[in-house]
Amino acid sequence: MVAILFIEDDRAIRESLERALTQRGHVVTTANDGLEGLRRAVEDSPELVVLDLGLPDIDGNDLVRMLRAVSDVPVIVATARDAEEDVVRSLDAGADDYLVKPFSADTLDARMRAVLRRARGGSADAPLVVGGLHIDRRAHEVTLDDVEVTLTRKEFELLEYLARNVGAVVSKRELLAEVWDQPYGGGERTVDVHLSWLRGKLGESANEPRYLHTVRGVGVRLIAPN
Amino acid sequence: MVAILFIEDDRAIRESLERALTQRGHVVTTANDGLEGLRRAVEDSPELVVLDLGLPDIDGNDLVRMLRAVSDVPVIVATARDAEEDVVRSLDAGADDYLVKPFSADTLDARMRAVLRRARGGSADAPLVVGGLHIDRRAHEVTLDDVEVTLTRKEFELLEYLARNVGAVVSKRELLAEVWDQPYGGGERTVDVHLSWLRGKLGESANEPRYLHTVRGVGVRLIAPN
DNA sequence: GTCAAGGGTCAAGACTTCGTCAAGTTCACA
DNA sequence: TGTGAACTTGACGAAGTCTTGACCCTTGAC
Repeated sequence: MVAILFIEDDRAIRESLERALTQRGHVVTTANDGLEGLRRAVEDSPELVVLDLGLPDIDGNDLVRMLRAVSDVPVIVATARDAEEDVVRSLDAGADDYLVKPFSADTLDARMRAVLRRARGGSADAPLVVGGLHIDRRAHEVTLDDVEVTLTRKEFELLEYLARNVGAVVSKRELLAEVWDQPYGGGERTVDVHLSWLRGKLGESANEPRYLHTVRGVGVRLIAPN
Repeated sequence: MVAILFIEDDRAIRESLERALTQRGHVVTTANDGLEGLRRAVEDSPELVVLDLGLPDIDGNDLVRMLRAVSDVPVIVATARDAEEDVVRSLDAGADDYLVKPFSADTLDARMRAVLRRARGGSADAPLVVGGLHIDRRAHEVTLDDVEVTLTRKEFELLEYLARNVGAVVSKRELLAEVWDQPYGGGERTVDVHLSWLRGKLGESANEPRYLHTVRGVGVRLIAPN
């Protein structure tokens, strides 16, 4: 379910991949030369551009540079096997990944996912830092004073949510709604238990809190110890 | 207590959420199409806009852009599950967060808090200042002349209510209704006791008041000492 | 001066909330 | 499909918080 712009001059390839991608639920627009591609990239603001390096009107690498100049949309370049050395230059120009022709729709789909995962992570997944606590959302990794802390999924999500709202008291209700996707109360003990585990792994207790402070009757908050 | 503009064309959803949000103490205005929404956003200057992406008259993303053009009010977009791909674009267009329908009032409430918290420290949680008294609603923390004062939940809520109505005499009736959610009198001693505790923690007594002044037969008021 | 009403404080105990445990269930992966 | 890790749930004790009624003091009316 991704809006893709596919710039490719070979009509057979274009149509077959357009069909395959559409079938997978993506929204595909196509362009058969570089200028049209550039125009559509601006007008349609796609989430991803797939670009053939061997276009008739514009050098592929130049096009990558132009795309980069007008937006930060991720770009995957496709190249014929006998032009593989071009790939390095287009990656330098700012492409995010490349594919060697011929490639299957499956391969493209997988690469797309990977690229989008990385791209979306851009600013939204910037690491969170609270005191000696580093939360790397991309790698799903937490370190406390440079020592890795192994967290389970829920523990991580809980900590992440608290870190995103660092300093603020967050109610259990809110945590249930946001971390547990459980909008209708109940199960508040679950939050307590996870908090307890989290405290254990962060080397603190409820009586001697450093990062995780309970505000009785209100919620919890994460703060950097003084 | 947040002033919300809710733009939604489905009457059932609009009315049920309006009710739920009002019940939570928010002030809600509604609009059933994009144009009216835009007008109200300008006229009423709400603190938050919740916007359905599938409006009949204007494309949701365009509306987000227009809202962004006329004010910096935070915007949460709501979308049907089968239109989730629109979300990325509306976030690009400047929306602050999104919700997938159907969502509960709890979820919306939580997201609102989070968004407001992020947007300029959160207008809903803006600190209250009365003389040397600082009430940080976000952190649920009170300082008096830069010294932290530890308050229980009710004490905090009581002080917060008085601070929101600084200078005004507030009756016990009103306090019972607003702070204790007990609209039909009774238990007025409870208010007295809490006021007494509050005075103790603020380092004053009923005879030598500084912030909390009793007005016999009427109520109490919070004022900054001269 | 006396009295009634309102307000302040105290102490007891009812009631909440939280942290932890242990048992049960679900989930993911081999 | 079996197994272990992860998660949920209810129980329980401990601690904290709130409510209540009693008692006393202050205030203002008569």
